[in-house]
Amino acid sequence: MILSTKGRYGLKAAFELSKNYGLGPVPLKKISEKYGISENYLEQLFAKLKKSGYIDTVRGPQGGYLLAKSPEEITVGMILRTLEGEITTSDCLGKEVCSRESICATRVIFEKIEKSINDVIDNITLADMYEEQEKILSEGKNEQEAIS
Amino acid sequence: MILSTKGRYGLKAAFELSKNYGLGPVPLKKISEKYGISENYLEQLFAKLKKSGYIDTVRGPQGGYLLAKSPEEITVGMILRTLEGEITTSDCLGKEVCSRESICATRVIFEKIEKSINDVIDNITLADMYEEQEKILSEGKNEQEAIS
DNA sequence: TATAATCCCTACTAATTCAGTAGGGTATAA
DNA sequence: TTATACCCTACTGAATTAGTAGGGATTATA
Repeated sequence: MILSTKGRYGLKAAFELSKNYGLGPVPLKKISEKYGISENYLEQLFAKLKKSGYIDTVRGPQGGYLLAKSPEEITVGMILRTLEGEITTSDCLGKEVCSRESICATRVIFEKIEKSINDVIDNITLADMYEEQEKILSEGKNEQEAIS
Repeated sequence: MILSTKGRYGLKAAFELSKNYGLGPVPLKKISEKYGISENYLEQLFAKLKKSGYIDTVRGPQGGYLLAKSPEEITVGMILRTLEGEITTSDCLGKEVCSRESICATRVIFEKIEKSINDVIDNITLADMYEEQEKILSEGKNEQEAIS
């Protein structure tokens, strides 16, 4: 498992906000109940997303969380990096001692893995996810919700 | 950091064996000294690789570890999966409660990430790494080892 | 203006994983 | 016979994970 619940829950929750984009704030309680995620835990994740400038908050009754930018401007990568930290496979270039000749070939592998992940997460926005979902839902209808 | 030292050390070490393929066993001590990795720790990693059938051992003096298959037959994915476990981003399909409609879009993302990683690691063999390294080395020579 | 809904913030915690260490045992080449 | 090497199990300090606990501040609305 290369993603912890931080990234997994956080992305789900951010997507939930994007579905409500332009319609006012969504209270945490609603999201945490919908997914069965600890409200307090999710709160900590949202605090990070707020600090990074991806979401805003409204306090008081009728308050909640909302996206600070449009879904087109927020990528999956932004969310995941905020919550999971930089996606790296190795600290080869840093502290690890590098007996040059033989490390290089493995470093190339690690870089390829990193690049392939980043290519995915940096090129999908929350808006893309919404579109994807619309597609899934319409397909699902045609199949009469065949999947449990 | 999505790979622990298990996968990182293990791949380096396996590559070391592949460089010696056909030339007899390599003692652990040599590898652990070369990379500054704990000999005993590396031993535990090699035990797993042996169990999975990727390496063989020869006991006694002049003994050591050697690849059980040719470098062409061993992929980076085989090594990493043995040491790190299956590369997954989510247990969506398993225990996690799935409030259908909205999880699906995030699941698609997770599947894309997984696929992109697997595409990389399943399509690079130890032999490919060797080739890569030859290329790096010859380039390095042309640049008079410009990189420290 | 009282109240309830909501976000805000810090501290604590049980369980697990990480990255080893320790220290014996067994096989075998020389 | 002895030194070299693999074999195996158990232990451990530190970090991370996935929360829990609980009080505080803001504000819509009745």
